[in-house]
Amino acid sequence: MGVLEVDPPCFSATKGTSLASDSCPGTFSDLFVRKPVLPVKDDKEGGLAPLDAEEDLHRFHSSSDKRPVVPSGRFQGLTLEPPLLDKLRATSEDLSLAETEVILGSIKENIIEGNLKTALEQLESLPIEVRINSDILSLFLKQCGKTKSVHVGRRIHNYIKMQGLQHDTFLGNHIINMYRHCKDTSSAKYAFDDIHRKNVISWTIMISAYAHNGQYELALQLFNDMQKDNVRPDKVTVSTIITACSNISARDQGREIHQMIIDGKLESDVVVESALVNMYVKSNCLEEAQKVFDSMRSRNVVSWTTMILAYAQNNQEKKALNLFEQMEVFGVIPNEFTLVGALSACSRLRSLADGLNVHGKAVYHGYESHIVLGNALIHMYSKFGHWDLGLKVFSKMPMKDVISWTSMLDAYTEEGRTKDTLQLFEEMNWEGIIPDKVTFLSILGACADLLALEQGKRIHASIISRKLHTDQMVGCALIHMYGRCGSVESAREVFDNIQNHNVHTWTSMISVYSQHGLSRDALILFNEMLKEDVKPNEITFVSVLSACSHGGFIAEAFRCFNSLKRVFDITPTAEHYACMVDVLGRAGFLKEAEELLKKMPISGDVVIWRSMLSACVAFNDTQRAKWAAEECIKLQPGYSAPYVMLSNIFVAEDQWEEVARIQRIMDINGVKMQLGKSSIEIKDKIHEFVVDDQAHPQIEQIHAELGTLSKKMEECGYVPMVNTVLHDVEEELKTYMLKYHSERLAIVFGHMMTPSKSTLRIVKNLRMCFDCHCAIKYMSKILEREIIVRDSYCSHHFKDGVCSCLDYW
DNA sequence: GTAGGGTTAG
Repeated sequence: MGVLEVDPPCFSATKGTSLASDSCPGTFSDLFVRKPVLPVKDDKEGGLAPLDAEEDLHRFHSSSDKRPVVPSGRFQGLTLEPPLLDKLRATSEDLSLAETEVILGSIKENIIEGNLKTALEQLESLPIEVRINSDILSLFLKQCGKTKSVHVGRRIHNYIKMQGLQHDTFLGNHIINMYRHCKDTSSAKYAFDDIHRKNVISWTIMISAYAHNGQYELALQLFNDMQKDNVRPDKVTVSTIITACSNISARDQGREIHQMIIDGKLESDVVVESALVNMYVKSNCLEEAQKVFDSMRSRNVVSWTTMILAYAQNNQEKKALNLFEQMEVFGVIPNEFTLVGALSACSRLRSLADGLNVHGKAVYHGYESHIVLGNALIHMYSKFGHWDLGLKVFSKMPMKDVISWTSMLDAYTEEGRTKDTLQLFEEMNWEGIIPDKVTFLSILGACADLLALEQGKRIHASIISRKLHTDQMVGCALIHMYGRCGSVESAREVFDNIQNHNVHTWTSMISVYSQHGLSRDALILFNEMLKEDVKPNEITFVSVLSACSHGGFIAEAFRCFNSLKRVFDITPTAEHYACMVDVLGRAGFLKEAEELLKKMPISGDVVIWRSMLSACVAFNDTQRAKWAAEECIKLQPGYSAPYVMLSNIFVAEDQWEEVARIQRIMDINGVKMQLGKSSIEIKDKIHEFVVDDQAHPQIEQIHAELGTLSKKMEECGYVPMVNTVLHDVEEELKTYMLKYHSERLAIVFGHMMTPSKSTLRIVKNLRMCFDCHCAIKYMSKILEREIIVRDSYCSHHFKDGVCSCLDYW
């Protein structure tokens, strides 16, 4: 029985060609048909089952048996079915040379066309004695790597072992490379160890396999072993190892390699030098990166791009854009990565003109449909507040990935179009795009803004199913969402389920307690955090001080405030000072608040004056209120709230001329009163109401219901506070105007549509008026419901006629 | 004969 050597066939078999005239159906002719001639069972049944257990893997790779290796019996899925291939399994003598050539031709054709499973069936059907040309095997392995078909690849590896060819350098290199592409470094290493005479390529592929799989330390180890083995790295090895250093910011090792290049011990070229530039960038050594870049004899588009991205991502956006221009002067054509880098610089620089220019270049160079570039464009336009331009890019993208969708979701959320965010998220699900961690952060933010608790809960379930609920960032987003939706208990449950807390998770939960007036809980948690030795940050203190102010813990507030710098080395910000003004103001110490305000090193910040104004309004200190309101207006002329508060004071004093004067100032400053809007989520749908809404399909019923309710309220003692209406009109009209405020419409609608006694959750875009605050207290009592209204200032929990804010409105 | 470098959201 001689071994049959076969060269690659010079012809290829066509579909259904029958070579032997006496061949019966179901023998040779079946092999030429490019579909599996044998039943290929799927993974579950064991046909191409993965070898996942390390033990199996070891057994598989350490076997030197020339017969088929059948680990755990899983390869038995491909049993040859008699009588179909009995002839093939017999001996090679039964096959004529011509017949074998035809089979090999067919195998090659199937490999090229991507019919890998069929090609594998054919290969394995050949008698073991048939020697296969290494060209076919290497091509086969290459295709497996390209298509990440590790199961087929493993069987070719097995086949090669059966042939005893696993020690061959050329085939061995191909095997490692196949495993490298399939991200199976353990198998790659077994194949690497099998090679008797490893060359520089064997070592380089193995190093690259580790580097591409995040096993950088192993890559570095192998690089050392290679040199000990007296194999001289070439420039490909060098660039690969430098990239490995970049990825772990291994500056010292990178620098050592750099020195070896300078000393002429290692090869270099433009690729190596670009990798060096990148290594210094990733190690935060921008100056050294620039030095290498400047010293380069020749630079290509990659070298330029690396440097542009370095500046774009390190707060030197102008330098990045200058370099971008310079590169074009040097005649280097930007590629899609360069343009992404330039766009990133424009986004951070907030320069729309530059952004439009880069966008134009992207179109000019034909990169418009590039997915990453599109994503960068959507992001950039959303940063400029041009969500519509982002949407245009998004709609035109021929291919979108999860990042494209997430960027568009963010663009909507950033613009306050949160209803669109939820709608788009639904579309995304319809398209079968799997959301990632960042998508969840974005969508939870939208649920939080919209008070969409039901949708938030569903997303929470989806997060749990993807095992992301213990992640700290996702955890914070969930805590925030539940907190904003008024579900403090759920927020706490999420917090308790996070195993490893950091300052952000602690702060999120403290902030939820604080926002809901649960000051004691906030302070207890803050103390627990300190006991756990977690250092609070600026935001933690804003929440803690705010809790102190809500709870009236003046001494505690001062103790915390004084510890800021002394104990925690945090310089108090305007937010902290505003909290302190609030602490004093809420307790009615207006004079002291004023003194503190005049004394503090930061006084020109509007947040501090807003706190002062709220306190003055709450305690009817009209003189101070006028003073604080005017300061607020001076500092932020475009913000409407202080004008309204000031007007309210004058309305109460019946000074209509003053009210008109303020209106004139508003006109001059171009301040528009925002239309009051409230929304409520009913069965996954967000219903939005504007003041005196006429558009809602059930508005008549709502009006009727509201009429009945208003009567009951008045019977219980509610008197509309007509002096909060900023219009000089008849009292009856004022009463009417108050009655149809959007939050009241939303509450009545919620009452009509939900089971009795369930909690109603309303979100309002502006600060609720004082009369509504009073009216909703009555509503909560009459309707026997807890009503949560989150306005632009805080969350109010109305229950049994009382509000959690204790009327510090 | 086989191998290598730059990438967006947060």
